[in-house]
Amino acid sequence: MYSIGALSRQSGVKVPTIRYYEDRGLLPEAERTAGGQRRYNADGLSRLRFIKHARDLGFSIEAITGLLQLQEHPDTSCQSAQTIALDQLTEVRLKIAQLSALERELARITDGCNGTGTTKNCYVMTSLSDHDLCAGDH
Amino acid sequence: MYSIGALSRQSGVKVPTIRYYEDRGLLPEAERTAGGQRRYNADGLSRLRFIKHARDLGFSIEAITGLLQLQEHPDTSCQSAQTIALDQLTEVRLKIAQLSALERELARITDGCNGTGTTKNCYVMTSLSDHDLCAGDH
DNA sequence: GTAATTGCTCTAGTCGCTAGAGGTTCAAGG
DNA sequence: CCTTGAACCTCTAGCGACTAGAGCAATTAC
Repeated sequence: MYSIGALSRQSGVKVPTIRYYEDRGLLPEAERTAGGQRRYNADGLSRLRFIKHARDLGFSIEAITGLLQLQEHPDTSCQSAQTIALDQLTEVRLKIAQLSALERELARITDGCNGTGTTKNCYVMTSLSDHDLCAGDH
Repeated sequence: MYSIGALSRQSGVKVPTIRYYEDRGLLPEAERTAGGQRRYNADGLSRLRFIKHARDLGFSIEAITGLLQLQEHPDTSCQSAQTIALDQLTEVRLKIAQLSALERELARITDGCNGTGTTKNCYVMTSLSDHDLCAGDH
């Protein structure tokens, strides 16, 4: 049996975050000692590791809730799980595309300024003032 | 003179967001009609457009506050402006790198699942359970 | 003159935590 | 057995950048 602190060390998830996950329903309500402290077993640890890994991959709490529900029905089709993961992949790719557009624009803007002029004529400042100076759309 | 709604239409910034920006000090306190409604002039519009453009490029409210302060001193060196923009560029590039790592991992995980099996043996699910199955770090 | 639209302030909610206050329980050492 | 100190408990509030809604006032168009 692990205390919440031990679970935290084993999983790399901070103590308040574990309580938060319980509160949000990702973790079942933990067993308690007579004094009211949470105690966990190996199942709790592996579930928490699953959650952490999914969070690290950018899944939302809601998506993880869905995945965990699937996990509790091991004999159903895994198509739903794949769908959730593919949705997440799509979102990540979209974000990368958006950020790449920003990167190009920021690089262009900062390149246009050598840092030696005054704010009034600064290419960074005028670019921000006038969207028409932008190359792509963002 | 624009009403807040007209300013919103001209700038593409929602009405409550404009009020929020005023509250946060990005926009000066607007002039008011006798009845207490906000009125804006062309200056207000261009300032708001500056803010929107910067937000679209991912600058934080704090960074924008800095840029706006620079804008009010047009004869000072533009190096500070360039620094703020370069910091933002660095952050964007970092985020892209992180997301790219996630993308690779998600693609690998979803590729390993053809959607025909059951949750129990699903590569998506086992990958999430066991971090050791991961290729890179994330 | 009246009705529809737009405006006002204020509070609370979003997401995924994080920080702190103020109090209780546990485990180890004497 | 008793004390000490670390770890635990609950609860509330805060982060960033908005967004939503209630309940009411002003403006505008006909």
